[in-house]
Amino acid sequence: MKKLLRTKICDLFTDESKYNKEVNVKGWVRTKRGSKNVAFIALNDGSTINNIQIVVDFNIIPEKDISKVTTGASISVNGILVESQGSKQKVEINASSIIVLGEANPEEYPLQPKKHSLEFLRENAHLRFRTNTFSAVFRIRHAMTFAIHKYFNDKGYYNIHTPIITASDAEGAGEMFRVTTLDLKNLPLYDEKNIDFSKDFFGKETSLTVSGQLEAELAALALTQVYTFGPTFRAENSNTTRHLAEFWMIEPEIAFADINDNMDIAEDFLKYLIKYALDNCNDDLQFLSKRLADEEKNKKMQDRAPELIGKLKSVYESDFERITYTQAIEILLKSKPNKNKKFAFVIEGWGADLQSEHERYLVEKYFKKPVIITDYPKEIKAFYMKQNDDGKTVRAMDILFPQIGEIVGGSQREEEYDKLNSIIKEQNIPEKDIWWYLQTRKFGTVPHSGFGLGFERLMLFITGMGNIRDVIPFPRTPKNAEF
RNA sequence: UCCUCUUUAGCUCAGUUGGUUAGAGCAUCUGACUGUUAAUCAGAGGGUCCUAGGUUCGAGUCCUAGAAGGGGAGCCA
Repeated sequence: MKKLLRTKICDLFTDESKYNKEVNVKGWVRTKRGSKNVAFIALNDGSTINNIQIVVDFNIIPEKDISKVTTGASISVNGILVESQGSKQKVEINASSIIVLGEANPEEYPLQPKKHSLEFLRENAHLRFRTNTFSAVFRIRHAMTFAIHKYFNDKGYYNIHTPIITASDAEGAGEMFRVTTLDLKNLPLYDEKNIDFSKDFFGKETSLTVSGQLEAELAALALTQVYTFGPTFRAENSNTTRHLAEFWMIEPEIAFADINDNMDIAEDFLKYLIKYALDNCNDDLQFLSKRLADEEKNKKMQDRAPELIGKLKSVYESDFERITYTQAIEILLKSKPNKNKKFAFVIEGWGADLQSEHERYLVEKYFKKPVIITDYPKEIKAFYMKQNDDGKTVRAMDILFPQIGEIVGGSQREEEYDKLNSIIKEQNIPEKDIWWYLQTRKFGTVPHSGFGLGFERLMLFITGMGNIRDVIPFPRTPKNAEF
């Protein structure tokens, strides 16, 4: 076989200088169709959702030479890139030689040239990259990762790597995974019941992080604009389409910013990411949009998800509705489902926690666009949030998206030492865990704000996928750490 | 963790009131076909009916327990 530099399949469709020239492509066979004199191979290398069609003339390459070219096999092809005679593709390759790099026994290869259920592919996560749906999702995932760093870099933020192993559970964001090198079959005991963690690797009890926020605040109170983008771990026994035990979170933290600046930044950031996807992932979004529409056909009209690209555009073009918690309660109290007791949790009055059915009503029925809710009762929010002068509410903000629910949670942080200190005492947070955080309020404190964006929740929204396990390559959920 | 549904061929599913040899479509294999594109046509092979007990002359089907998975809820991002 003549040695040629490999051309990416995506370039075959766009680089006109390759037309009528000899090229080499390498990739994985999606399907092969044959008749007496000619065979067609659909080949994909992951560089684009589109396959290149390889035309095999049996007068040039005998049929028996491509008997091992089956679905899933990897091959290298030399041939002339020509205008296609078929109508479904612009160009194709007239093969002059084909080498099978890796066979895939069709009796054993799990992926068939047909539609598979997402559940089946989840159990075959090692191979699902090779499907149209998942290659599209993971190309978009990369694009979003890059866009996040680009957005912050262009705006002068610094990326901070906050620790993954932490000795503080002060954030209280959920159950934590223990990190230890102690022998679990022979634990050193402090007394009859308590384990002596001074014998452990770090000399104290440690866990995987549930949030980089507290550390990001320390950095923001010197570098002004910072963000984290890293793995986060929650040991909650959550079995939903929106929760993972291991997920990726983006947490910007901005000094000299109040709750309104915080909302402006979050809204601008989300819209930038949506626009980036629309501008840079068009082929993949088109595919996912079509896939979603096919899936939704079987559902009742009122249960159908909106068309993907139209939904992205409409959110990009809308101004997010900004209301306070108190206004949200007023709207819900007057709402039909609340009066008719259609809600599982009927809102009785101020102070109630908003359930997802309430959030969905506000976003999908009442405003029909993203909603930012601010100024929640302090009892239902975290200790570090800035207290309002009314003594009842804190400067929290949750951004609610259609279908997804809460995609962003954030707040202005309490920067006054005395107020923060007293709430820490109230909530019995140990001084030894939090002294360093408190000290930043003692020395050169400033108003500051930040928020957390769940990366996989953003991915759900952008791709229109229904289950968070399908937007991360290898999901970690209760009872599942396969691969 | 709670509620609910599901588990039958490689995949997606049907299987009547408990009854004799377990069904379809797709995939795979074989053959046919002058450029196909979810190719088409003809034929063939393919089963631990999730697991363990139980009821019964007889269980894919009924009962009990468990496991895995889906959807919803809570918790949250």
